[in-house]
Amino acid sequence: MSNPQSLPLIEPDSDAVVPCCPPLTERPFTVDEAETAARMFKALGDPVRVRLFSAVASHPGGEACVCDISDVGVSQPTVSHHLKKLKEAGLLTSERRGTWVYYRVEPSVLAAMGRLLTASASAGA
Amino acid sequence: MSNPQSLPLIEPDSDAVVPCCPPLTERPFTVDEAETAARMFKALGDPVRVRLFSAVASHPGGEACVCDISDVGVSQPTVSHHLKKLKEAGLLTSERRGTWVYYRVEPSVLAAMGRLLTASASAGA
DNA sequence: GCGCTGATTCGACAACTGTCTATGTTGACC
DNA sequence: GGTCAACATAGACAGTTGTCGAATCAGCGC
Repeated sequence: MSNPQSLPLIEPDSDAVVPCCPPLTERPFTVDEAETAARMFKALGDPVRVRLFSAVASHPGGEACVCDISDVGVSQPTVSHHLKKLKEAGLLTSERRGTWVYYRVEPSVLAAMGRLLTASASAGA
Repeated sequence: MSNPQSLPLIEPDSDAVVPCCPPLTERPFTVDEAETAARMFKALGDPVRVRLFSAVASHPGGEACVCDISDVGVSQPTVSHHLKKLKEAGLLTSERRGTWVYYRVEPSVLAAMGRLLTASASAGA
């Protein structure tokens, strides 16, 4: 494979979403697709994680320091644990700036999840 | 069904979605909202359930008999168990017709989930 | 360097989840 | 009524998950 000009083009526009899966209604998911999709949904399958994610997503500037959002009724290590899960699922990214760690929403993954569902909804017979 | 006059009016237009929660980016979710949202996401947080749901959603006519979709690599009781979970989460409804039980996608819940995410995605800073 | 604050990692444990086999229920057909 | 097929429920069990306290790591200011 040595065709230097025919690299698979990655869409440069911000609309590009991770090529995860077709809409849920398009066809029965394969095992791999189902595992990918389930991993993303699972990340938002816990109330504490939903609150943390929502707190980050709704924070001015689209990012939030852990200290800004850790008032969700569980201990601080537990907050850290959930943030890690959200990061592993690709929904959040983190960056250390001095003493604090800032978390930020990963829009493309969120968009991919949304398309999975909205396309389904609009296609609902 | 014989009181056609005093039924609480359900919005007849197909756009009506269950009033679950605002978009994830709008504001930090309350505890109740987070639990509602998490319950829905959790339902799609298992690969087998994603495959079952996708199989129903993509089936011609928007519904499928259990026998049509139960080839997902787990035993028949396990399929039944997962379909029950999806039903409890409000994502599917079921109806017995003779020997067979047909499952059907609940579009409003799916649309609610989609709006939760797509509004977020488009609002991504 | 030292202590302080913010955040993650570790180890433990109860609770939940997914899976199975065995059994029950429901309807169709003879 | 008896039998068969489709689906659901019950009980058991291993693996995973959410939670905590304790310990550790990473910067900052003195």
